Amino acid sequence: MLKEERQAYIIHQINLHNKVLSSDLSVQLNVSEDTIRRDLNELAENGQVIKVYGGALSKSFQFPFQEGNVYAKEGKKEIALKALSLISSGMTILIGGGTTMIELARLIPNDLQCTFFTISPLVALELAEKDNIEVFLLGGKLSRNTNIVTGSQVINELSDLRVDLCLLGTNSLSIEEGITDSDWEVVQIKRAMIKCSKSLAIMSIAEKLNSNQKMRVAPLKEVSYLVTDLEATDPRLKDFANHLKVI
Amino acid sequence: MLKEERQAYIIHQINLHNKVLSSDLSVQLNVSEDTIRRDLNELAENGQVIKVYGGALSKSFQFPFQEGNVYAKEGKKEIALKALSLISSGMTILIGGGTTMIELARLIPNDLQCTFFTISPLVALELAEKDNIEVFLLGGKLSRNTNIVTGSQVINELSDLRVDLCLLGTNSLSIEEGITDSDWEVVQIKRAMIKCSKSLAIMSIAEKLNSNQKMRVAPLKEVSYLVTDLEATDPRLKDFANHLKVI
DNA sequence: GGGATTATGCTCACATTTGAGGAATTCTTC
DNA sequence: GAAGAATTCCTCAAATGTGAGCATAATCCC
Repeated sequence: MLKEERQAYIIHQINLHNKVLSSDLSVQLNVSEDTIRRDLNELAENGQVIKVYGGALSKSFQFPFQEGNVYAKEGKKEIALKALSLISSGMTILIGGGTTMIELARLIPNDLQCTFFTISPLVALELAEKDNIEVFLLGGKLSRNTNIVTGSQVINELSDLRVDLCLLGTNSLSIEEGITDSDWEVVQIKRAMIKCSKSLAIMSIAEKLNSNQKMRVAPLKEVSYLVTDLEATDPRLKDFANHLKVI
Repeated sequence: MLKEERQAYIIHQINLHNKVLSSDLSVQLNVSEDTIRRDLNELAENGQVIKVYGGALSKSFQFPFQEGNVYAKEGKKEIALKALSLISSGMTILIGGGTTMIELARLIPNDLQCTFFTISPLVALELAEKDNIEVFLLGGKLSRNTNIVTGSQVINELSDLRVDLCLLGTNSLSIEEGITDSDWEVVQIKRAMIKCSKSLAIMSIAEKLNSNQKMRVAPLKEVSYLVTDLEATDPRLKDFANHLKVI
């Protein structure tokens, strides 16, 4: 049997079942596992499959997320980068939704070893790309506009949780009112998230500071860290720096 | 024997078998392998065959190359379209993961009014685009490779659920063994999903029929509908049609 | 016929593929 | 987190395939 035939067979099997085991293929094709491994390595080099321990996976299972035109993307990436400094191996982290969080998820180094809980399927999928991250997605009703899970079930699950750090984006943050939001569902979720975390980091572009919305989520004193796209020493952040750690 | 005759014979053999071995041809045509190799080189230069180590392949033998290209996408879309006929307004539906399900989610008409439960964040996000669909995403550990939530928590949530229809893809389906799979986690989840549904539809491209994997998920009698890319009257489906409704 | 062209087979040095043994790595499980 | 199992990587050796050069034979053309 020609090498190419064998590889075509492998591709076919992967397309069919989304994955293959080297050991299975070795039996099916009647060649040594080494040979299969060499085939898999070749196919992986050509980008036709994804090699994993023990076999290979279909490439189409990886989901390429289209880079949309996200508002203030650079600023958000900068925030995400700074927020990384709050995370270290071994931590259990609760993370919200939103584009900033997706950026953060993307920037997480592959060797970081953490457990993440999230209410955002998008963030979850992004985190799942990392080898050493465990991702738990909370279940509930998926809210159409925000793409996060909401509802009493989520609140319920959160009440059983206890995490080291909660990372939240926000629509508005001010000295007087603290975190505010305009969506009742979201407010409920955020409150529950904050409640089960030892510390809270708010990630927000500077523009959103010193603005208020209809509903209060939490007062400023609940916030441990504020991560913005400004220098930590920026005068615009001085008032906040009196109450919490600005990064 | 003339060179042209020989080459014509080679082409013929390749069209017949999609491949040839230099050693075989050398015997069949009673010439040295060198001659065969020279022939193959010529034919390859003219683009009539693809030369590989040890022989040659048919030109039509090209790998399913370009990435992001979901295997058998058209077939899957067709399946998804047919499966739509099982869904009507007011139903509560439990839906699995996989590319076929994503296709189905995409094809759901915007005015359909249903409640969906799913274990796949990708399917959930796709469904969330529809105005009149309520989407509940079950919570649990996100499995890296399959992009579905797994674990005891999911099983637990499923045990509280009662839905009209369960839509599942499968890796293998056969008359004798029913639904089989190779991943223990996935088997557990599928079992739980089947258990809480009044009826079960299996969506699968015909290729996956009559194959078996290591672990049994459910016997064939649990399956109410089989949706494939073949005509419902196709003889290959006849055996299945005796046990369930083929669509 | 004789020279040129082409096809074929042979030898030989070299390249590719494969399997096997053993070390190194990764995963599992307690 | 340490032992043990499974998997992978590395290297070597054997088998097999390849291309180049050369000799020989067949064919063609004048």
